[in-house]
Amino acid sequence: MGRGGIRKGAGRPKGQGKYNEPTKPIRIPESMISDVMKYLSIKGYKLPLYASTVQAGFPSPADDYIEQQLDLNQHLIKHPTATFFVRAAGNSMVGAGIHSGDILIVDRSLNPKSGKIVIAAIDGQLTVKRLSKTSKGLFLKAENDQYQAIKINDASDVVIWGVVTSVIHKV
Amino acid sequence: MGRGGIRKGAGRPKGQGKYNEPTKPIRIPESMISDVMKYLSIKGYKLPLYASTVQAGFPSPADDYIEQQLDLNQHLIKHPTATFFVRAAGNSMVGAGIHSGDILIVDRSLNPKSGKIVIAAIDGQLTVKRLSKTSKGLFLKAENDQYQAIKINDASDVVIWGVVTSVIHKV
DNA sequence: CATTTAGAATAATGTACATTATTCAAAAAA
DNA sequence: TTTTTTGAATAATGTACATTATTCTAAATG
Repeated sequence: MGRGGIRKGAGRPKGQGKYNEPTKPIRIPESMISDVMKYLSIKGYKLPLYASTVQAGFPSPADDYIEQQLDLNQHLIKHPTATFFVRAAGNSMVGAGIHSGDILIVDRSLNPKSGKIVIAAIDGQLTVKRLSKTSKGLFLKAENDQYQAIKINDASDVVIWGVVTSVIHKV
Repeated sequence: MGRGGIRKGAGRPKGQGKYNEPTKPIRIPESMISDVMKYLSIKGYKLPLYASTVQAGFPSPADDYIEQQLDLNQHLIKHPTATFFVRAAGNSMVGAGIHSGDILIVDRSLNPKSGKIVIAAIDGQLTVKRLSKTSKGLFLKAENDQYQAIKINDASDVVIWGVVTSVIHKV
């Protein structure tokens, strides 16, 4: 027989699902399913950024000192469709913190203003230089005295590819 | 009346969906839906990495010169659950390409071997130094002559937080 | 009275199905 | 014959629903 009757408070308790919040089914292309699962499992690659100057003693990184949660892609790439990477070669820009082998993040949608570090194709050769506009004209300057500044004029075959926003240096 | 009858080849043609491949509904926590959508729209943040030394003239980045497709998170972070970021302060490690204000990527799961750059808490103060094991003992050395090496012994209150794998420098 | 048990209640989750979008071609109209 | 129309065919997509998981308590049991 039924042992029924109303019983308040029964039922599976809320908030014990995998994500501890409501979910919705979203269609994902099959080739991306595993990537998306991974992305979800680490909560969108949002990792803690700690403040550098910390006072107390530390057994382990404590949540109290988290400055913010950071996703490298979102933090470093503002215009995904206009961004690409280039590997730097040579030491002409060490003064700007760019070493040989570093990966440069380049945004093609940014305006190459004077003072910005840009990727330029000079006669078909890619280089990274600082753009400098003076009364004498527009120049591409290395951050290293051993290199000569290159003057840009209509005759010179120079194409600015984009503006360098960050440098990734492996140690 | 019906104008019916069998007609082969009719129907919406395959491969004109948003992703041009079959999809499956996957449950996504509501707070992550927009993130996942964005992630999908740019195909998982995989952006082109170009070779630095290019020969031909370039009207625009050409596919022929793509070295590989890169996702910064996947490229820089091998152990997401063990990785965190710290902002560097001071100039004791400029020799290693670490400038004040840079974001350091730190992997706690890597073994802090001699020669590696590590994040250490010395008496509760976070610092970045190179670990050096010599016949005289274990040291934390700055990459800058103005700073004194710190000897690690049992008495000293030093905790190694993790190994620095990469440096992100904004220009 | 103490213990066990069979639904009742509700959250979490995966997938079947209904809906929408699009193209094709037979039949109707011109 | 040429053009137009309308239902057939099929892909794409969103969501309702069925299923599963979990906890609670009234009733049954001893």
